[in-house]
Amino acid sequence: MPRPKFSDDLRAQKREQILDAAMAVFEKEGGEEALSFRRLATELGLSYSAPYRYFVDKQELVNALRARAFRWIEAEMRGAIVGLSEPEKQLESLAAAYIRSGMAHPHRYALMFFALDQLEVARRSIELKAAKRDALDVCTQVIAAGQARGNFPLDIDPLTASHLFWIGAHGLVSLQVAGQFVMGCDVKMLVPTLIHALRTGLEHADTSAKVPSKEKRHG
Amino acid sequence: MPRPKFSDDLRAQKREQILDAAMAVFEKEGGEEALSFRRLATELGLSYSAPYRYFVDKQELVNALRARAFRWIEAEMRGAIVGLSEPEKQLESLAAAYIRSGMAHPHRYALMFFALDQLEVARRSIELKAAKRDALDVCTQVIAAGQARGNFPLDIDPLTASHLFWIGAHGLVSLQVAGQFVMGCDVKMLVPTLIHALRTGLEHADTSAKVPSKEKRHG
DNA sequence: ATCATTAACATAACAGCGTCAACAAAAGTC
DNA sequence: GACTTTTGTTGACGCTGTTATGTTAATGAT
Repeated sequence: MPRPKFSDDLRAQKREQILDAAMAVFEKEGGEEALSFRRLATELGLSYSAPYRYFVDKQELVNALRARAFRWIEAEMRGAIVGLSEPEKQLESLAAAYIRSGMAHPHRYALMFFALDQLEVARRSIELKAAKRDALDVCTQVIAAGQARGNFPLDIDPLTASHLFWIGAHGLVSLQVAGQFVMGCDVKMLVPTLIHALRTGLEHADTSAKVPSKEKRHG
Repeated sequence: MPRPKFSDDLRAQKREQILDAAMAVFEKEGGEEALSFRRLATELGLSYSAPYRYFVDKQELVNALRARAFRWIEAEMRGAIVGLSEPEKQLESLAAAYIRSGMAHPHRYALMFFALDQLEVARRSIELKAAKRDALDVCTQVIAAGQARGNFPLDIDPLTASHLFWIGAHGLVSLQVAGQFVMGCDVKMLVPTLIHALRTGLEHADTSAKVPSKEKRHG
């Protein structure tokens, strides 16, 4: 069997290198022409078909990029809670960091969520799934710790509660990034109000269903 | 000037007809190949370039479809508040209807928001902007009426408050539609908890900024 | 050192896309 | 009927993702 040596390491290294370039291109021209496989290759000084040696698909490359973006926002959240001891403060700072980071890097944030046609393929990436869960865990752990210390009520499980925060933060960021806010809305007031509402909602968590159920829910 | 007559009416009529077919195709195969202009034309029995007589762009067609989707969800919300007199009930029913409708028609909902590369163009469509505002107004008016009756506090303006609800509902629906929820999360509990949290947050609206501002905010 | 094998890369080609220009037909006005 | 405008078809361009085929270089075995 000729030519095995360190090829696995070299391959992974080159993969990272391609991903670096891809992320750079994506952040610069971000989404306008949405990262062409061919352009990316030529930008790297390679032929247009070269990246196929490292990624079976364009989707696989995009998913790897997506996972990177999740790792990045996870790091942002982790950085926001260092030095804070109160769970309430941690939760607020974490949510604020998520929102701030997403707003500051709209293309990267959009990469994480906006992709109608690639969802089926994205669902199959375990690398992406792990990155997502790890990012959310930052919030989940803060809530669990807060419950253990008696700061938060126990009648909601931490994973569900962290989803609640994710919903709020994601809703705000994605609407803002997509430029959906209606003129006349006081956006500056939105962030603190939302965070306050979520924390208040968590602390007065009412887990008894109060929503009218005309239809069966989809889950 | 030969041939002016009712051509304007006929044009609009044909436009609607094309949009009908486009919406049908989009809902059926939804996004997988994301609505090809050529396919749509041939599906209509026309040549691949025919729709260019009625839409200057693919973007214009997609934006018209988007506006339709907003009109649809507006109707769903309006239908959810008829017969209810209490503003709190109206608000809950409205939010629940929004969430339920979005979940029941993921492709249509995705069409409303998920489109990274078309955002710039979407921003320029006044038809879409009007549809969006009208949809949000359902919520804004309920809140304003509730404030007038003394059910809701006055220290937040109705438009901002309705955005808060929109943020929560959109965050929930879009994450669910995109299949982003982490395994183990109790989705069924999420809807009533979120709605409760938002209403609680609105009623105890704390408009004084409590969020750490390491960076200047973007808006 | 030579040869075979295999990886990396380049090139060509295919089908599909959005878009526009050029052209045929039809339908209205005069 | 002649003229003009609208509607529709066809061909073409440049782009895309992807695959197949060919080329080059490096390695292991001999």
